[in-house]
Amino acid sequence: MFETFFKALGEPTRLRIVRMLAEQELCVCELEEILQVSQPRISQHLKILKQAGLVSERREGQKRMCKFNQGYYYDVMAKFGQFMQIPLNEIPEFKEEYRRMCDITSSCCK
Amino acid sequence: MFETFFKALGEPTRLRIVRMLAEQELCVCELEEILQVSQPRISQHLKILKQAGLVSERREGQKRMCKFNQGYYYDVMAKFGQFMQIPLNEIPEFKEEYRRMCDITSSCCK
DNA sequence: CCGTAATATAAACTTATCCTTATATAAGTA
DNA sequence: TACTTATATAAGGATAAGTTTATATTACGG
Repeated sequence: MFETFFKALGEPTRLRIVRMLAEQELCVCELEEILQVSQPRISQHLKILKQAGLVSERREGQKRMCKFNQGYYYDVMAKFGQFMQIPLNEIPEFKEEYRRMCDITSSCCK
Repeated sequence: MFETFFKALGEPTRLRIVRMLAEQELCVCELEEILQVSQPRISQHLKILKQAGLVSERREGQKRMCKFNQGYYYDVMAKFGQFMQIPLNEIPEFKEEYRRMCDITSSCCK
């Protein structure tokens, strides 16, 4: 989840798209015009941003109005803050890593 | 800057390294052991994390103790929050995009 | 229904990323 | 000085990501 999220943000064109959409709703052809980027390129990056949950869209005639999901963005950022702050042993996915960390002194670089 | 930062976090192994280092300082061979990942792989990912400013290291004999740069991390996160919140026309890098956005109604999908 | 505007998708190419294997460096230790 | 431990780096290959060009879809306007 964090991976997809950060990967989506870790690309300059997508970051620009997101920042534009944070300003206001825009359709693909507007993004194309504003960012001076080809239409398929915009579409493909939007797909990734949608999969990451950062952007959603709404049909308006032939256009698709794209919107920055601010709520979701805040949510993930907050969750990541938590993830980085809480003690390791409270993160289920790090159970094994925690265990190995605890008996590390015996096995490596003594 | 944000790009490098997020790109560094958008990879599972690096995210695990960062999370481990957020818990405590560790050397390469400890990370290797804890994460069950080969030594060169750890080294290479650490290089990227260092370039992103997320990790720094200190020599201790033959070991290099790696440390999570919490301060820098908070800093970038805060700056990114700002970047996403402030009006577009206050971001110098988006000067052109702002201008194009303003006269968009005339040029595209009328 | 035909044409056009807005967008999506597919194929092909290029480049970047990640991983492995092998080797190099650098600091302790015998 | 030779050996070992800890780490870095380089080269190779495999896969993924980003871009372009071309084509498909979908909705509206005549």
